[in-house]
Amino acid sequence: MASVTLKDIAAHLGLSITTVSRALAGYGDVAETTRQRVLQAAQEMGYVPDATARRLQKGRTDTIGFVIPTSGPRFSDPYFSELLAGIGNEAARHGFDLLVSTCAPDTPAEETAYRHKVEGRLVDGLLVVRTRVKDRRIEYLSRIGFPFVAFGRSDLDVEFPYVDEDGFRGLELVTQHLIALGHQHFACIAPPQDLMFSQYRCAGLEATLRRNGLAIDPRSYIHSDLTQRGGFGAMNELLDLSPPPTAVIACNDLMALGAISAAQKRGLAVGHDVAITGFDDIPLAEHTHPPLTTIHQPIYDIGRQICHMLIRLVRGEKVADRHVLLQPELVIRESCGADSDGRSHPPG
Amino acid sequence: MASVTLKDIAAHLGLSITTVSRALAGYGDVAETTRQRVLQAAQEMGYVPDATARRLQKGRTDTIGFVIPTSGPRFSDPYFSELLAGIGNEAARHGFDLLVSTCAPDTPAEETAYRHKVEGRLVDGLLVVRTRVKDRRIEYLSRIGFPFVAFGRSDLDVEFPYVDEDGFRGLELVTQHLIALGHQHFACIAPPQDLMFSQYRCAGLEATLRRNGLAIDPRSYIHSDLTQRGGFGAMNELLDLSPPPTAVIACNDLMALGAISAAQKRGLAVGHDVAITGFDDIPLAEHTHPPLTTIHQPIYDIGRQICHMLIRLVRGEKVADRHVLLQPELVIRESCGADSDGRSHPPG
DNA sequence: CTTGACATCCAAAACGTTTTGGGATATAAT
DNA sequence: ATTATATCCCAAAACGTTTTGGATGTCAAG
Repeated sequence: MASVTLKDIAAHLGLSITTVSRALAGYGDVAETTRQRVLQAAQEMGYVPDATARRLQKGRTDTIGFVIPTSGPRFSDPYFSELLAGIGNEAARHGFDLLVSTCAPDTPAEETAYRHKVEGRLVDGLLVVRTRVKDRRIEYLSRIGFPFVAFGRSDLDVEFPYVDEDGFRGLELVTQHLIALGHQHFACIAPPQDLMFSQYRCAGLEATLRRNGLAIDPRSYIHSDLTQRGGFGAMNELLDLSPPPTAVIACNDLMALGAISAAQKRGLAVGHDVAITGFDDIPLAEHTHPPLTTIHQPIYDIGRQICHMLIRLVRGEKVADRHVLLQPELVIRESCGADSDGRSHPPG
Repeated sequence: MASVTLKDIAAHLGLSITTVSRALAGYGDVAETTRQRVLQAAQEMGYVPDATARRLQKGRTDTIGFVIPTSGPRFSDPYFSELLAGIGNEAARHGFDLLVSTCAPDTPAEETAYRHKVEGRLVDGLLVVRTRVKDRRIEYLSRIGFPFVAFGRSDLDVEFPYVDEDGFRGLELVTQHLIALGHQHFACIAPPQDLMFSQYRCAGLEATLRRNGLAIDPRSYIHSDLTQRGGFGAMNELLDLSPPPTAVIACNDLMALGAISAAQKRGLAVGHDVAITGFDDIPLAEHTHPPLTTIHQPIYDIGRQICHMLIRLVRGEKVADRHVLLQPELVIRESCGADSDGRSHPPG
């Protein structure tokens, strides 16, 4: 239980702590023979440096922080597990540790989580995901000059490194596709308005409709909460409208799945009676019935990328591309009414 | 950027570091007036103790570690995000930090992740989830006497604290239910055999069939990988059999969803032509079409519970219940062929 | 025999905290 | 006037590492 320290090795070898330390660190000012002796002793005695002591001395933690915005106790989003996998693997690859918190977004608890990590000097940098309008996390971190990288852009007038997907373009693609399939009555199941990506996606939808001389009925524009349950509820509202929309654009896959479920519960054939699309392309999207037409978002890679950017940032390395905007890719499956081979089933 | 230390406060107030430290810690041997002065100065100067220094001195990290087994790069499991939320919230509630890694199970990388946390003295205790047959993590941790709590039991001859759901009983429930609905031809989409819960669930299934004079065709017993894709593939194999099974018991929800998808792709009406059940009751299960009959597992609470147990353990507090076995609850929806109100649609 | 130059080593400070073991002063009891 | 007793404070050690700034010894060149 009691761990082996440099002192133990030094005593055992009749050397000073300094020499042992420098031998292990590979400095040139220690004789090759002693270096070998030290290495062997360290090996045999099972020496592993104490991370805490090293941190205190070096003034850095080799740790990055990640606060996951979890809405509600029954929080469950395949999106975040994939993002976390990307972040975690990339961090490990660079010898960094990952300190994680889970908090409801925009709450005192969340602010506490950030301040705790920053002020307690627990991490060298932070990852901020799912950026919000007037995001207080970004305001805070950039005000105090703490290193961070965001997944998502901001409306604040501050410069910071980020990765984001071009949500505007994404909704252009999906909307244009549905228009090409002959739809005229659109509905949108939108994310909470305080999320930045909500802005972009909604703008992309509206711009595309406008460009085609179409408009969306305000009653067909429902802001929901990104969950399947939310999508389910929103879809029910939409189907109560008369006439109901023929094309429902959900701004993430989970809500799209909920919407599909609601439509089917009413006996509608999704892809036939009504078109439904998502956004994210979570692994589930491929295996729903019908498979979901959506915008692919390389979540795992985004996780890796923001993590790598942050690590370069805290290491003081040059970050070539501080603003990465990923180009979206439309994945046409069947929920929109076109088979994968492109044949269309326009609305009744 | 340069943080305020005890030394700064001491200098500013003309006191010793000791007194400042003890004033803040609330010791009785510092005068009330000076205590107030110290408190105020600390407040004004924005003092926050350095966690690293404190850790070094105190010899504990107030951090627990959690290595998430992520299979494959495109890892995505709603189950783990919910578990993580439970763990994270509970840890925060007790003032503990959470150090997370992501690793493919049973790999050198995973072993490294565990050793790194233990030997680098980065955490006070570890959470082990998804226990395996002859689990090397459990063997390692109990051999060196490192505090940990597991989600899942073990076949090793060691005693350790755990929480687990009674998977045997769970599969008894679901199997009995399907038998009651009149099914005779069963299939099982089982988890990888090296997972402990696989053992229990499969045993529950087999015991129940045997008790009812039924048996499962070995060809209808497919071990898959817990993913939707895996369930999809397995279901296709099953449907190629002649005669195909009328009841397919998937050992987790994700595989059940894949199975449903495969059945529907062949034009089968799930709940009518074939019954499919899951295990876990992830939030998605409620909103599939048809809604999934499954065994409820309170993942979020399990996360909280193992986290709380571990914290009591590392604090040296008495852990009342070192072995918690949760009783499963059958959630009857429609994928098994009975409506939620219990009326049955036996197989054609 | 000196003088550098080089190779090898180490004592001590530093990182910021907590804890130990008193020291100093004032008040109360003898 | 001494001794006990609180009360308040602090210097120094400790946690385990890295780094600074020499110290020591050897050897070749002058």
